[in-house]
Amino acid sequence: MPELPEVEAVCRRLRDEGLDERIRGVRIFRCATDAVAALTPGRRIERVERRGKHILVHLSGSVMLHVHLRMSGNFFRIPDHRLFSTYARTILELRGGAGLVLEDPRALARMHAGPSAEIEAAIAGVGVEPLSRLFTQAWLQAEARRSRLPMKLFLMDQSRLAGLGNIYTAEALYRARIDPKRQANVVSAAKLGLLHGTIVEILNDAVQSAVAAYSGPGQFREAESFSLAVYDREGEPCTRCRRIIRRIQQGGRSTYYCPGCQR
DNA sequence: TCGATCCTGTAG
DNA sequence: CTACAGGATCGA
Repeated sequence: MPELPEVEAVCRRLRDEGLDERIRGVRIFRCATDAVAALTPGRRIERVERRGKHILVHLSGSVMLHVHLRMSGNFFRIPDHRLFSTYARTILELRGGAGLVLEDPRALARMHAGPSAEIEAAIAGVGVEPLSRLFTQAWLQAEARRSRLPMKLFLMDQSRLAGLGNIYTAEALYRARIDPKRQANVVSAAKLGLLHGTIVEILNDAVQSAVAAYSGPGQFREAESFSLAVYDREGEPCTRCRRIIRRIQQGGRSTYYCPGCQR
């Protein structure tokens, strides 16, 4: 599921469906620390915040629930906490028999709880929000100037810019016509300026799409989902230049790009 | 900075 | 069967 847009969708839904709810009980099967069971029961959900791909649920009494969905996690409300699916890993019981469930087939997701200060400290290293005012062309250019990482890895480093993952990084570099293998410090300021715009544009579009898709079977329209131009298109012709999309490995992950127009 | 690791599911 | 999966961390 989740890069920034999908995590944002989860947070918005949580705000709609979980705010002011009190956590009555906790059932941990996997993925959560004992602290969740020890600290969260009896507390009320006061605020839901996203930092990059991290979900912070502010609870009463200065305690926070910290959730990371990793590769395949999801976190949402269910009407009956006794009717959980196979992949339910941890359940927070709410009033009226409802529940919040952390679902994850791969069980890579993580949930932890602690005093707010402790949780804050734990995620202090998370970088700049790409949809905030801190993320400017000048900032991106300055950061790039002092990094020799290939652009793909440069953008995916969560301690610098927080929230881009494998898919949207590929899409942003494609739109900005930047070779993912190119070292950050040798990419032109002009290209970086363009990249800045494409990142913001792609994330905004993807948030819209994720929110629409995630609000379930829409009563009105089927949300048109974000369409991917390069990701998972190895062997297909580029729609811009007809060259064949390639897949390479970077940092142990697949990178998709067009060797024709990304340089 | 690479590779292995955490896990399970699915596609080929 | 193998390869790979929208993530992150750890040790070599």
